[in-house]
Amino acid sequence: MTKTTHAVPMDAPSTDTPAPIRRPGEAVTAAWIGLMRAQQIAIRSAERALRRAGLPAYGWYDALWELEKAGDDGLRITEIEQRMLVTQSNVSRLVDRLEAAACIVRRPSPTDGRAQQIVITAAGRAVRAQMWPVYAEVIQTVLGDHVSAEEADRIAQILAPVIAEGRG
Amino acid sequence: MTKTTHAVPMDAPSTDTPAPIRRPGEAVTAAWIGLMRAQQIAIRSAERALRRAGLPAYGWYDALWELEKAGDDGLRITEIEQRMLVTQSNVSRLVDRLEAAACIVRRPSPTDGRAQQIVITAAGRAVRAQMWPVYAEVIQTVLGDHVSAEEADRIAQILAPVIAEGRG
DNA sequence: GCAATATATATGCACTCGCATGTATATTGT
DNA sequence: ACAATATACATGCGAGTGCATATATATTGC
Repeated sequence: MTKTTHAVPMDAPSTDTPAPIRRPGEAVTAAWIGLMRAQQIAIRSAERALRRAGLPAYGWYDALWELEKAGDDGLRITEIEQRMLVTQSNVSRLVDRLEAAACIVRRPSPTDGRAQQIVITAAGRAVRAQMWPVYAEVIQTVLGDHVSAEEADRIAQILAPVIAEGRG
Repeated sequence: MTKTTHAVPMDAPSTDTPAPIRRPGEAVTAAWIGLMRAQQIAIRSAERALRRAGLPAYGWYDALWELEKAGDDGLRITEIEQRMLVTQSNVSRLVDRLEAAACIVRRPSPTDGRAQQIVITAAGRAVRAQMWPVYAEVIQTVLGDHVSAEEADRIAQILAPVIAEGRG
């Protein structure tokens, strides 16, 4: 699983290979487009459903869920950033909004003067719980109604290494 | 944890069932998360690569490619909207930018006074051609290096009905 | 033929995003 | 101990986004 994808051997007798062009095959391109389109449909549906229900945006759910899983010490901004795949500045501002809504509290880290613990509150848990049915309905309608459990498994499996690498 | 203790039989005498709760299974939820994460990694990689190369954003590629495929009569704003899955107002403004960069021209529709034909220019084709290698490299690095051709096919196949439905 | 309605596109607004950068604290090298 | 550098987080700014709405043209019902 270690990569180093050297399609072209370094010691090839090539005189001067003009930059190895890495071109995806048709299948990969089709999968890419599918990924883009499907996710676009998915996230737009979710955002619209949440908005219509008078609930916060998708990012709130994502963050609150990570914080809920994280336990009593919460997470640092950078940890949220890694888990959500959002830029640091956006996590910073999302946390601002969550704090303004009393969904989280900021505590200074006892071990690192630069860092802080972001901890979910009861109100935060309540908001997430309120969002879930709306969110779940969208997941089922957009994705669940059109793929079998086996297909869903397959997607998750195939995409796992893509995501694992993307984090590195 | 996963059991609903009060399962309501689907075929119960339909008095007035209080909105069936549609909850996605674990596999579907995992696939959803995979979709979200993978696409996030993908699009961010693409945007960053294009920006670093001094090239326009991903949306430009998408639009220019649709217009290139469309031929001499171009596309209407609404047609681009459907193909790209972007809101009408954003297509309108994207077309503004493409026009400012001389990548497209707007022609009044000969058959519909409200509509216009958006037609790609030679400059627009050149920009798309210039973007492709950068874009292709990202597709290959992010997706192609981590999935086989069969897996890529599978993803495209599985997602096709999701997308088809999403458009409807 | 005209009012009512639908469709194609544009725009004001508020909001979020990514990037670049600023500030504070921690770590490392000498 | 102290300068240099790295890390954690915040913020100003320009740009893009969705939504609601405005404007112009088409279509439909009477």
